[in-house]
Amino acid sequence: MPRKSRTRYSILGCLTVEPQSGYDIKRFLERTVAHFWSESYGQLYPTLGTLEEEGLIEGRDVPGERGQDKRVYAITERGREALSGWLTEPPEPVRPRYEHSLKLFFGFNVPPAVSLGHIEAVRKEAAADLQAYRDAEARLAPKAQAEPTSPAPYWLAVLRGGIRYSEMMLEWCEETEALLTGLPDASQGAGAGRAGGRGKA
Amino acid sequence: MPRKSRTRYSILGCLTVEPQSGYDIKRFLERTVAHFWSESYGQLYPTLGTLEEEGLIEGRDVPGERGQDKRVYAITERGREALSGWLTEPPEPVRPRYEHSLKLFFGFNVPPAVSLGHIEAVRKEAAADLQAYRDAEARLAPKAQAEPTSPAPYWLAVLRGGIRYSEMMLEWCEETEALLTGLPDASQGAGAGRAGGRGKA
DNA sequence: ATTGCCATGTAAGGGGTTACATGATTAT
DNA sequence: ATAATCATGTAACCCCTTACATGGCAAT
Repeated sequence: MPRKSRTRYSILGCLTVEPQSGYDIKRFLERTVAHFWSESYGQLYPTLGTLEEEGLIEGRDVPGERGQDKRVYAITERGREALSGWLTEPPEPVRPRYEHSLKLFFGFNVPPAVSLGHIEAVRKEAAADLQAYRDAEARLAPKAQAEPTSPAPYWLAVLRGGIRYSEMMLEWCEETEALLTGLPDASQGAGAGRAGGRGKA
Repeated sequence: MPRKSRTRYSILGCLTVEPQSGYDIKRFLERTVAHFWSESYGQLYPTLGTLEEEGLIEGRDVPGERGQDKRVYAITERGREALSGWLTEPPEPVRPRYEHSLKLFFGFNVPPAVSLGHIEAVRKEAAADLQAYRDAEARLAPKAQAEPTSPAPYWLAVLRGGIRYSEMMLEWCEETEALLTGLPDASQGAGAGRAGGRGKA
């Protein structure tokens, strides 16, 4: 048994912002929390059906802005209760699998240039993210000050985390590039890489 | 179709350090990369069988230190090639799902004390992690200096990332506690939380 | 005796992604 | 025409976790 689905709650959360269709929810998530959360249609639409059956959300057909119908869902009182319950439970410690870190951990099996190349990609991504986050911060920070009962303070807190994370990654990339640059190629020569191979990180 | 399995490569990577049994690999991962990678027995043992069939590893039965047999696997030349190939490919951008961030993002639906409680837990965890990382750093840093062809420099790079991450989290927790402390309870009262609910983070 | 560690597995089952299918509208 | 966006879904597939099963040895 894998962990319980959290798609239900991400949907409920989105619907506390405003009533939305499945398509709207996907776009909302992509515009706001894409860097730490995402939902696929394959999860989204079936879950919307389940939530409606359970009475946690209510859908109604609304003529779309371009002639096409859309099914817009609103959260119900029971839905709010379910969401509150989940939000109140302590977050389960996620044990993520960072492919990037794993590749670096085993990087001594390939020339240092390989790891350096990957880090350069990470650095560029962090720099781009940071720029985007800073732009968003400029828009969100005033609102968080002016409207303390809106979602804005919470969204700003999450955003500040993204900013700090990106800044930290930029610094770490520079440090690591310095650490790996000039390192001999430990992957060449049979068994050469295993000198002092024991140890504890 | 989900993403391709990376269990194969984490096993191969472990076996470049030294020949190990399935049980050894599990313990090795837990002692070294637990905070960003893990394998369950349910994945580990079947994958060991597959890798051996494919000729990427070779197992042999070894009498255990306490009378019991263990099956110790060593990576083959073809295994090294497969690992190198994977290590060289650019890491796929992982889109992790941070339950903690999502709960904070929707935290305006519950009293601020709830989010503050979660953040306090995160802070404690980060502090404990940081202590453990610093201890490990004290052991690993000299080795990384002294043995540049060993895995140590790479393991130190990863470890430095953990240290920077934990430090960053500690700072972010303090900042966020300041931001959320004293915030009015936006979750009370029907519809009160939806003032100014539009926006872009 | 019983707990704990060493050691190897299997079974079940859900969560989530990817790819496919469909179709309307709008812009180039 | 053709591409892009809006919009809703289904099908396949598998990765991974959890839980269970088994058993030997060591220590209390």
